[in-house]
Amino acid sequence: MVHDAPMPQRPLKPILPPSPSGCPMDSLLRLIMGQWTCYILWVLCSQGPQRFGTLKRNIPGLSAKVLTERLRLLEDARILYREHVPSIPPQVTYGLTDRGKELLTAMDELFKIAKRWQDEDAEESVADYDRYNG
Amino acid sequence: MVHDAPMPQRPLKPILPPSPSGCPMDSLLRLIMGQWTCYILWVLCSQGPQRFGTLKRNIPGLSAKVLTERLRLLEDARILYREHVPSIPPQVTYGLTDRGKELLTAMDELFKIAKRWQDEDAEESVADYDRYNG
DNA sequence: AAAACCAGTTACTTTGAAGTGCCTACTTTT
DNA sequence: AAAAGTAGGCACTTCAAAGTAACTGGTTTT
Repeated sequence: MVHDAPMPQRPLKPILPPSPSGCPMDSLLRLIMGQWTCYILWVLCSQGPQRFGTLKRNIPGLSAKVLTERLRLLEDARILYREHVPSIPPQVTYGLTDRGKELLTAMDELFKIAKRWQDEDAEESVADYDRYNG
Repeated sequence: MVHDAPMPQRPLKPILPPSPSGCPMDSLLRLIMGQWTCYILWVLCSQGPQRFGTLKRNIPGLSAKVLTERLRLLEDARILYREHVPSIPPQVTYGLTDRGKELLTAMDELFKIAKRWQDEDAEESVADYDRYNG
């Protein structure tokens, strides 16, 4: 077993539960597809592990309810770890596991593509504008 | 202009419309996130360009309504092209553009990861079972 | 004394996406 | 004569996901 995260303090659900279609890609997409999910991963990747409240403040508009849901799902999938110190007040830190880092690496390729397309489309819009306005 | 697809026969909407957050990744994810979308792309990638009816038959459970929606979105994003021959009966063929092929290449990395994780998790389940049953 | 912080949970409401069924207009097949 | 195929369009319903608000309990701050 690879120790890239502290031992979980709650029983984790089955990992990447198989989708109706049985396709592993489908399972993964169902997971990262959820609203806010990619943003959460992005913040944890670029700003490092952080506590619940910090994470919530870093993502304006995200409610505690949805944040909790997402964190649970990602923890179940072993993409995030959860480190809970039962002090008063309690202290809970979330961070990317090795899997999480690997996932972000693969998603970075998608990000590069998305950015390049956006730039290309912006140029095309300018060309359209110039063509229209002589 | 790169000619990897026939001229569109209907006005296309703005390409990858900017998301509320303005993040290009968010725009791309909103697009490929929709149910069935990845499956449609996968079928067009592995089986080549095909007509509406064929595509629908190749994806059991997918309704014409949703298929049409997806195809329109993907066409707007220049990921698919649409070739319409106004014969009787009409003949409409869909296929991946260069962008579509590029996207599928990047998504293949995600697919490999998803598959490997699923295999790893299956092994872990077996290990759990053996540990429990001695 | 009251408010804020911590990490959530619970109940209720809203809304947007997906599903379902029926329609087109013309041709070919049975 | 009737059914099926072609590529969808349109209206209606349903349901799960997201949003909203209130609450926890002990501690620190104002």
